[in-house]
Amino acid sequence: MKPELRREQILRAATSVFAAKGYHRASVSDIIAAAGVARGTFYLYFEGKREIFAELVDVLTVRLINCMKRVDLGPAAPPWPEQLRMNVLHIATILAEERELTQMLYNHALGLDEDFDRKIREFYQNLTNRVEGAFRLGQEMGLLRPELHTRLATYHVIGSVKEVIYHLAKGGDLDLTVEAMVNELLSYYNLGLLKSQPKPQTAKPPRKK
Amino acid sequence: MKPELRREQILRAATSVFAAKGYHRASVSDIIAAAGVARGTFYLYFEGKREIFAELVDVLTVRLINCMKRVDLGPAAPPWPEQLRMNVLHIATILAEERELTQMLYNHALGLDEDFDRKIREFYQNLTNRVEGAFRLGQEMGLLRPELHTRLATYHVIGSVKEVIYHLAKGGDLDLTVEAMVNELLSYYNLGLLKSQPKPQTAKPPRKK
Amino acid sequence: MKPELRREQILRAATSVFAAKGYHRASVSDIIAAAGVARGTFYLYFEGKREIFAELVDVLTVRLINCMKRVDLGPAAPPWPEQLRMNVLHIATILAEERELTQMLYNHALGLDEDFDRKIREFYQNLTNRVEGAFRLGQEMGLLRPELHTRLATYHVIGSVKEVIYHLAKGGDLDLTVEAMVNELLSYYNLGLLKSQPKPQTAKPPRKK
Amino acid sequence: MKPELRREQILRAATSVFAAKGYHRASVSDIIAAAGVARGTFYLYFEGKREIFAELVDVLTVRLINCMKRVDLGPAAPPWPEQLRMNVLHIATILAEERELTQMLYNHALGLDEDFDRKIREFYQNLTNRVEGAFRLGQEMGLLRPELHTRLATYHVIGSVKEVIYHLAKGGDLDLTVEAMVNELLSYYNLGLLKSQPKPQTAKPPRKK
DNA sequence: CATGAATGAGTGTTCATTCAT
DNA sequence: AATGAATGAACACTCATTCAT
Repeated sequence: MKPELRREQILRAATSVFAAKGYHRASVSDIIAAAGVARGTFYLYFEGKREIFAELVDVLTVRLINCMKRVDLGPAAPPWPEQLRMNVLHIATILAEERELTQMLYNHALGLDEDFDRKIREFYQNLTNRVEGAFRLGQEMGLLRPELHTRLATYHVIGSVKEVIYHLAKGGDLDLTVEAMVNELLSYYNLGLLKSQPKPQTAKPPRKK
Repeated sequence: MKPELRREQILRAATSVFAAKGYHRASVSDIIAAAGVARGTFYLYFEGKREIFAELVDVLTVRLINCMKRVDLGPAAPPWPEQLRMNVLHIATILAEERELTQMLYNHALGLDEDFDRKIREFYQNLTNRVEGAFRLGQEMGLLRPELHTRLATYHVIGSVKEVIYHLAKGGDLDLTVEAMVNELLSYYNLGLLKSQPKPQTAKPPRKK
Repeated sequence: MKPELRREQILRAATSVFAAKGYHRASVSDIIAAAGVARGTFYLYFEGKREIFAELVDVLTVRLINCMKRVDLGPAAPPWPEQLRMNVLHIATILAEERELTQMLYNHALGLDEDFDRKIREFYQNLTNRVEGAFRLGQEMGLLRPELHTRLATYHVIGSVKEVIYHLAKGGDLDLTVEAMVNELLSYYNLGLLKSQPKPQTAKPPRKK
Repeated sequence: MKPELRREQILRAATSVFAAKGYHRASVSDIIAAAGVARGTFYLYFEGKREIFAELVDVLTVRLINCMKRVDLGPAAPPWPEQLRMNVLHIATILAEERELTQMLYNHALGLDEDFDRKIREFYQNLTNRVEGAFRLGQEMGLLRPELHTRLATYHVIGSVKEVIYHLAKGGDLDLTVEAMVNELLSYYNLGLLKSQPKPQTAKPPRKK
């Protein structure tokens, strides 16, 4: 069999095993059983359990990082809020597509290895910095409340998206399309949850029109 | 040494070992080394590694559940938003006090045991139901936007609080008192992040009146 | 190395370790040292210490049960006493061949596990029932003394055979072939030990007179 | 409490624990729980688990050895067969009285310790020698068949008594008094099990013909 | 005399990884 | 490339024994 296919096959098997049992409870035996290959074959394509897990996480991470566009202030660029919305939408779309990888990440990404933990933290650091940067920009542009504690707001938004995505990936009780979900979520960020008292013109009433 | 003290000592050692290394990488050897007791002593006070971890989680869980008051609509009760704020404040205060336990929970609570995972999930289920109940109530009372997807809003708030608390517990980059943080966070839920355009009179400057 | 051979090798090592030290004092370390394999290898072939011991016992038990023929009364069958003799001879031959297994069984089979004890007891129950059945038959056929307490006589014979076989397996002080031993033993069952004096008709009064 | 009483109390507790669970599965914790004394107290009266077990075995052994009278050929002595019968009766009576100790001995006496095993073996050696001595004597006196293999006959009788006593001690399916049992058993040794037909002079050929 | 908290050597078992075929 | 038998360090846990109080 073609090497790349074999790799792919093992990778797929590993994904579902990790998603189902979590990193620690998953064993190499589980993975090779799921992939239908011999023990030795596994080590022919991957350095070990940690490494195949890391690769899966990396693949997802890279896809996420690539889809996040830096906010562009050029004259031809779409408006700032729309750029933010697109970013959230892209992230959510990817995570919703890769349900197994996402579950894997959420449930068991931490605690396997100091190196590994660091990598995860770096990803979040990166994410946090980008979002906070966008928020500072928004403040400067007069779009966001100036008294906002941008770091806190950043964690607020990241946590909110993480949790919602998690439940979406887990499947079950959220009967929404990804797009609808993102729109609704953004309305929370924009308007809050309170009943809209006669609210001004620009506030982006997400979908209703 | 008095049994309770010894228990306490081991419990404390376990807490920091679990917080530092996570459940799986922590070994009983680590815990007894940290506590400075012999192997057998550990098993004199606890049934095993899983059990001492469960006890730590339970202690925290019970404290959290106890501090969450059901929303009370009686005439003498404080207003609904204030009740919500107090709940969030209590939770945040406890978690901020128990930094190590909180880190432990955030980082490594899932994936050790099917029974155990279930317990954690039940805790969140419980929490989700309470919050969503409160939100439905808020909608009926005309305080929340009627088109709100209450389940999504629930995850939004829970995720947001979780993330913020996590960073608070981790220590580091949030230079706020717990109270200030809660107030600011609630302002996001209430008003959103956008700059308040000439906003109406009632927009709920949360409790102040 | 071929799996079956390795299995065989470990099984043999376990047999002599168990025979020499008994189940409880034998450790898995002893067995792997005797077999010259690594710890993990042992668990590759056997579920654990209890299981390998059970397998050894089972092998012997099955061989014994298979060699015991039900007494057959058909017209073409050999006479009843000859059938009994053959059964005892077969059992004794097997046990004498499997000296180590036999020692293992005699010395240390009880007390390891409730399940296990039950299995051993069931084997003896089975044996007891078969022998007693044969004795009842013998009584009906008028070959055995009618006043015989068949259950007691059964224990008498089983105990006698067990003890003799044990010493045969232990090696040492019985300078007889298995066949000679069985013949002599049967003469005890048949005629007793006393010098045949003109025998009285009613059996009972061994010492009186 | 009086030291001897305390000793007695622990000894009694140990007896029933050992009888119920066997030497290996019985723990010092079981014994002290049954005796209602503290851990340290146990070690005040006994050197350890092995030693208390050894003491119980010793007590029984001494009683047994004391009750076995050497066969006496003096003119005033009772006849040889009666002396044998009395010995068997005494042994059986003691073992039947001390049911728990007897069960303990039967089930788990071997395999704990090389020293210990040796002691048990010595007891049986002693017993074997005495019985064989009596049998040789019987042969010389013309009471026993001269062609008897005395060693084999000895094991035959010892095994038979052991097994029968074991079932008597275990309780359950032997509905006989000790005395009746001994009489019946001796009739087997004397006369065999066969229906007394006009017995031939030469004893041997049970199956031939 | 009595206590029971403390000990730690020893056990059975797991599983990621290696390597001869 | 592929196999799977073999490895052994690491682990959670037990329990007979000790000794300060």
